[in-house]
Amino acid sequence: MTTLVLHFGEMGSRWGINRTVGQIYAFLVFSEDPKNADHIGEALGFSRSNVSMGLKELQSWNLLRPHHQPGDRKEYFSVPEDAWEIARILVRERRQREIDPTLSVLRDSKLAHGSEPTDQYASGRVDEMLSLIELVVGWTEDMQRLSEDDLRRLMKLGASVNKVLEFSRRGRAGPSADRSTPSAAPREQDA
Amino acid sequence: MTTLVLHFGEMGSRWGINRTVGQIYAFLVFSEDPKNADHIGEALGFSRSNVSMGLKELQSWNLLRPHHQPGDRKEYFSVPEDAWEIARILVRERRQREIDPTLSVLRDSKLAHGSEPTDQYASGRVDEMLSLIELVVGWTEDMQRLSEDDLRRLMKLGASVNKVLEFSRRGRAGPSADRSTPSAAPREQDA
DNA sequence: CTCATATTTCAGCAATTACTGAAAATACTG
DNA sequence: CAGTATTTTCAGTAATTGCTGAAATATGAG
Repeated sequence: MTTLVLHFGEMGSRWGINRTVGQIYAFLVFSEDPKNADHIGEALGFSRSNVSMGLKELQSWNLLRPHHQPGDRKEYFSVPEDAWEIARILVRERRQREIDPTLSVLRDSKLAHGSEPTDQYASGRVDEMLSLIELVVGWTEDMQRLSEDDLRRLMKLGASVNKVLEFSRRGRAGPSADRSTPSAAPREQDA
Repeated sequence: MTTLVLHFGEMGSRWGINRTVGQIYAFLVFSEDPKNADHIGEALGFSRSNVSMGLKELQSWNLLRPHHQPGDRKEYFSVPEDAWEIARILVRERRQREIDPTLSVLRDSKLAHGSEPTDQYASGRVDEMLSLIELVVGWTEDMQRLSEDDLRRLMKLGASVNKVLEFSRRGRAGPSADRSTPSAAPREQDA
């Protein structure tokens, strides 16, 4: 398990979060019961203040569940019971931090036309990115609304969902209905 | 457009890549024709060597298309014509760098049982994460195989795809077929 | 093959980010 | 509300990461 914790520390630094924060979270994920800051600091060899900052960071991501044991004034933390819930939170939070600001900038840049001599090509690219990102964001929001079970089912189907949709697409205009798409045999099980 | 380039620089640093690299890429995305290292350095105010390192990084992500103009020995770069193609590459590369190593560690940690006194709880968590990640990875691989058009259609459907699937699910065992899922009216258009 | 032109590497410096211990603030208990 | 346990903040320092110019290496035209 030490290996796991160290690994998530390293991975953490490939994301926006730092090694410390990654390790703290991994430690909590693999711990059955809630831990307080001292537990964490001792287990991982960090100073008390470092743990405090790490926990603060994780709280700002909504990734922690705080607990208060009666008769003990320390604060204890655990993580959501369910990995799917954690994944959901990560998707939501990362979207807010990494996508939403970009959306604003792209939208603003459309409005700002009129100031600059409106570079034709660049503004086409902006439109293209904007519509791609909006589509993806809308889709993730839809997915966030599904139950864990439905989500799992959908993913298991994988590309073969597209096959099902061929059906629902009948009646849609035109000759392209059965086009080049290499559409999708159900993929072989891997687990 | 300067604003856009600067913004992608900032965003870059929220991803694994640094500000310089983000700016270089944005500059290329919004440039109609291929640029050489001098163009880039001059436009963004970076040293020649900094540009060289940035381009190297981007090449390691397979995000660039090199060009050789006849009679000019400089190397020119552009980006894939299509934003969907760029997105595809990003998904693939990020998976390789950020997910695959974690998969190995998780798998190894299952094998390593026998050494440590096999923490019951932690090993349950490992299994849970492993199956979630494998499911997601398999699904992205499936999606990578779809044509851009199919992908776009699928996303537009959003959660209402689930409704279609209710249909295909008929015949599946049991009483849970119509359960709690708040399934999905087609979401309102946002573009 | 030679020479001129491009690109890459790298050691040293700059800037940023992470971590610590001590002090301040907060919160709980009696 | 006094006293103590706990958490947070923060200035200073350590560590990491980013950037540069100069030197080394590579490439291509003639």
